[in-house]
Amino acid sequence: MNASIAPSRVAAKALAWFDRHARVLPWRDAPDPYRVWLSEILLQQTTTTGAAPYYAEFLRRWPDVAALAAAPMEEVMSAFAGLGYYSRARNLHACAKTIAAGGGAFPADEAALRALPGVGPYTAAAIAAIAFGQPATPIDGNIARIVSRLAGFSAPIAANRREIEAFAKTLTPPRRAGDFAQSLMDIGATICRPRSPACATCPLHEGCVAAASGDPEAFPARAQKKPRPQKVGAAFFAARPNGAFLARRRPPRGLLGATMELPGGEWRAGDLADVGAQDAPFAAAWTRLPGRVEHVFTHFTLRLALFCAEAPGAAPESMVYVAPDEIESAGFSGLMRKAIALARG
DNA sequence: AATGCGGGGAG
DNA sequence: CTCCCAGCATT
Repeated sequence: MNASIAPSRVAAKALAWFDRHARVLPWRDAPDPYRVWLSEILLQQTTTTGAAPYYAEFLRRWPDVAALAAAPMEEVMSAFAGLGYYSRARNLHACAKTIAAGGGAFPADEAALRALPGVGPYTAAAIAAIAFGQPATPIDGNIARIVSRLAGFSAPIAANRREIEAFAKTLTPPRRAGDFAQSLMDIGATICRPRSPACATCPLHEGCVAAASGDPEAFPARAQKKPRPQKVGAAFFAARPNGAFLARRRPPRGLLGATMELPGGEWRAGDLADVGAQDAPFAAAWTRLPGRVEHVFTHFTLRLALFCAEAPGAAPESMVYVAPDEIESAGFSGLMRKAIALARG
């Protein structure tokens, strides 16, 4: 631990800054545990601007945890569609049912929160601190980066998890721990950014090892990146003359779990030119569209060939018809929305 | 400790 | 193009 840093001064400075410069965010209007929990789930690996409209829509449709617990899973998936990391949606619903079954009140204890589906170390600490005023220490990407820079940890964050947590706990004030955590997240988002940090305007500049080094951006080092393989696949757009087309729900786990999709075969390595209609859901006069869909996932890039044909009058087993005005609410992923848009011209 | 898991915005 | 976002679950 670096003795040149005074932990108690960090919290005081950060809170004073927060009182003047806090970001205005929709989930900060009330310390309701349901709202705090909902916002934290939506914000996992998601920007504030990306999560905000989803938060508003969730709150409009399900004002409290009992309402969310009573909703069908399909509606929760629809409300989540487009945001990504869809295991959050299933866990959100499961957690709501757990809370509602237990009387509707969220536990205030960090360990009990941690046991809820979709609630990990960060989210449990965040809810405990923000919603219940406990002196917990949530550590998100922003806070890990700020702590690394304050203490001068140059290794990648993953290599210093223990040290970062220990240091962050020494900074956490006994009161206003929730505001303190949010102050660090705001500072991390607007000042202590991953690239080109604005140290001159940072309230924590004094005593920061990274700022004193002259190259704060080097703290912490980036993790080693991995190559992103290419995969190819086919999607089949079988439409009726009225515009309705066949779709199905993906398995509840794994990639795009429980979202809706156009039928198609397994995605595999290879060339898109070799992708044919052999995976078609039924025999038809399939026409291959000239365009293609490109989509970047975390671990691979997908190129999708699209085939169109006239659909039968009745939907085959395990498929449903989706009307054009139902596309937005049906629960399609971002990838499938792109494919559908291309197929519809 | 490593890996799988979306989508979008910024540089 | 790369990086990274108010991480979690699984192995």
